[in-house]
Amino acid sequence: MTDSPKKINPNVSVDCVVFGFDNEKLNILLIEQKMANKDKVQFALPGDLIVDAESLDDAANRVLGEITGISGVFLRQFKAFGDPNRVSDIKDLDWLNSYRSNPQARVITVAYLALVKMDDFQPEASSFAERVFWQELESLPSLAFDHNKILNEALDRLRDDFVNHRTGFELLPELFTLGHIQKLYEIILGKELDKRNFRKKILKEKLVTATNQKQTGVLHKPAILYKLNHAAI
Amino acid sequence: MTDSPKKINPNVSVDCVVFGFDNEKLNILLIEQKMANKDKVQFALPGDLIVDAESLDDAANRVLGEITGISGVFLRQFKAFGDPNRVSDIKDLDWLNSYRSNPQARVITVAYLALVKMDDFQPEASSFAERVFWQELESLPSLAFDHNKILNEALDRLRDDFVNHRTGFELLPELFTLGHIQKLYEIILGKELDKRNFRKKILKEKLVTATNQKQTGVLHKPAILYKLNHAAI
DNA sequence: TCCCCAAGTGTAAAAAATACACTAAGTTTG
DNA sequence: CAAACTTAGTGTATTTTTTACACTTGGGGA
Repeated sequence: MTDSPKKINPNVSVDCVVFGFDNEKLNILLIEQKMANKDKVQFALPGDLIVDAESLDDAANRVLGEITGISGVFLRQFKAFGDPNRVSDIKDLDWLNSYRSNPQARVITVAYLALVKMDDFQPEASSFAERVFWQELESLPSLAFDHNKILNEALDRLRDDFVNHRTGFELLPELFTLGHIQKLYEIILGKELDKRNFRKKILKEKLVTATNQKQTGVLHKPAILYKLNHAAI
Repeated sequence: MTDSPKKINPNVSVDCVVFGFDNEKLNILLIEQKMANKDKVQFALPGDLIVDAESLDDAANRVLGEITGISGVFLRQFKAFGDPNRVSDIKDLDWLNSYRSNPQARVITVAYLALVKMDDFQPEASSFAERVFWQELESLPSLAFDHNKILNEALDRLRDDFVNHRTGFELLPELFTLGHIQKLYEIILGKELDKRNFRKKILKEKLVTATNQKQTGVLHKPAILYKLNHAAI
């Protein structure tokens, strides 16, 4: 047992799949950590065991904050993973060693999903993470445990939500152009969209309103800036 | 501790929301069980703690079988529930008593969803269930723990799947009429559908094929019987 | 033979999705 | 200051999908 102030639940963890958008590419928040008994390192999703007296949602937010310094993100639960041959998902080495006494044990993990603007969050490694960093989704390394699987399921879910226009605007700055939204959709969905058709659809949904301001500092025709219609959400 | 042959994981349970279709109404599989320290009874979803060395999916199938005698059902995970003020979801009284020593503890439950033909499954109470029965969804009693909440989320998910035609046909007999499918959809979605439009849509999806057989024994014009197009699924 | 009952069928209108190409308004460069 | 560059912004025609709607058909039962 550790000297953690709270009673740790040794059977349940949360893992956070945090997608970051930088107006160009889709990135994923990873941690680098030392492997048990070796000085090799591995990459993983940020995640850890939950403690009693916190909800799963709270646990996800706490763990993400503790490991990566990122807080205030809207994390949504999307699936629990619990295969018995799941490699134990415990990252704290003390825990891991004490836990070895029961090789049968495995950890059920509840996976959470978020999508954030990368600029808003500067990850800072702490806890058992040696390093926390944004990794381009296109050049993803092999991850520890079953984290590649978890990530793929998260991506499926994210795309499904985008198709149904259930998410996405929270990634935009306060004022944004229709081109920004379109780029966001194109990157998440991984395909190009027709500009005119896209605009028709977005405007019909009335989730955004034009302001009377224009873009400045761009080397082309400045676009009209829009804002979110919070009432409509 | 009990003398259970397997090592029980005291922190994680599965709960099964089994919807039953009887060609008329939507029912839900419930258990009646004695409450701790009282001789009052309560109603609940079938569910129990998982044991090590089984996957979550396996646990759901095992637990459902042990408590209700129902097996061979396609159970799909839909969400984990884990509020700390969730009333502990342990139904075995021995366990519950030993567990009382740690009032902080709560059980995370992973909820599963299934939809079956009621006729195919005759529930038989065993384990800690006093009684297992099908209850019409329209006249649902108050359930133990947070099971009403779990059930409502399951129903939302079920409807969502039906709207996207991702499920449903498994409830039909080997040969069925288009009217049967329509009734199924109407009951799940809770609203009437236009017969001609419904047929157009179902037939266009090519998930069913007409046979050259007709209904018999009905007191009206016999309908053409269709069969599932397994290749297309 | 008549009645009852669900089966079965088509069409028109509206709405949504798709394909497609030019002009506009700024900035930079020469 | 003119030309070049870059993304913004716009409309229409076509196809596909969705919706609304009412009568005839073929069995069984009385």
